[in-house]
Amino acid sequence: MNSSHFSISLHILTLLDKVNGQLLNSEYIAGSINCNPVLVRKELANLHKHGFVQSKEGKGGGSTLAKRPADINLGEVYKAVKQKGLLGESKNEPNPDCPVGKQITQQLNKLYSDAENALIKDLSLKTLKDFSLGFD
Amino acid sequence: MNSSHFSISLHILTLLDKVNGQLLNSEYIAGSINCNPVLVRKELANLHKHGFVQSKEGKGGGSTLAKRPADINLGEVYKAVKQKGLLGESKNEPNPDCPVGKQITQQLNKLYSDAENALIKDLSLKTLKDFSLGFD
DNA sequence: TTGTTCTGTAATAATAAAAGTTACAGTATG
DNA sequence: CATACTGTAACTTTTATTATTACAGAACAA
Repeated sequence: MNSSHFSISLHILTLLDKVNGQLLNSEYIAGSINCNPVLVRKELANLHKHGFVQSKEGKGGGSTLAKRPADINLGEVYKAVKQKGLLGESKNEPNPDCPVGKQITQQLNKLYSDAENALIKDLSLKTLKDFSLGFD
Repeated sequence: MNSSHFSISLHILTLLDKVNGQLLNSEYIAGSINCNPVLVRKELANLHKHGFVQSKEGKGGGSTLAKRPADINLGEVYKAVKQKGLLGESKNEPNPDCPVGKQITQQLNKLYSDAENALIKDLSLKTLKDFSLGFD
């Protein structure tokens, strides 16, 4: 993941929470986010794959939450949405002839994975319901 | 910050630790990282600004640590290196006419800042010395 | 059963961000 | 004064992200 995926997913989930089971279509959602509907549909496809939303195709179709907001944990959402590591994960290949270069990638990955777990643990303390209640 | 800044900075700091006070020039460092020397110099400029390294200009010049490795905390390095928020911080402007769009940026920033603090707290448990000792 | 309005997905184009490159003034050294 | 660095800026190339277009297939409603 990077920047926007998590933001967009949370925006979508919040909207779906707020309308209480009503189906929202991708164009409406995109209007709230101010982005392209296809981007929303891709994000919805991922949320669907991970069981957070349900979609209905065809006329009058749209998406709705597949779980109760109190059962949607933000740490889980993060993990579902994440595509690459938060830190690092570059295609850079350090010099294998240098003792530091040879091991740095592995060492950094370990460090990053610990740090990211701390972040996920923090996110896991909150549910969509909590997040959504923060809005007026 | 994003992806590489932290990785490059840590790579630099680790190299400087390993050579024990010896001056390393940007070309040598770039050779270990396998990137452009100018990129290294930019990263060094930032590390210098935050007091982690010292540089010497001119012939025979280069950089060295400005503190003992045990006094360089990875959480501090992270904060020094970070340029943008870890999550979010996009230029996207949600629809202000939508109740969710109107407040989402603020709500997300709050969430992200909490999560990032958890990550920093985790990184702060480690020093450059600890990190460096992880190498053979 | 046909027109309409959606989803889902792929292919492509436009835009933005990151990294690399070149260039050069200024500084230390011998 | 020649050499080898740093520090920085300007510019180019590459890569990643976002937007756009397009269309098959699903659901619905007349």
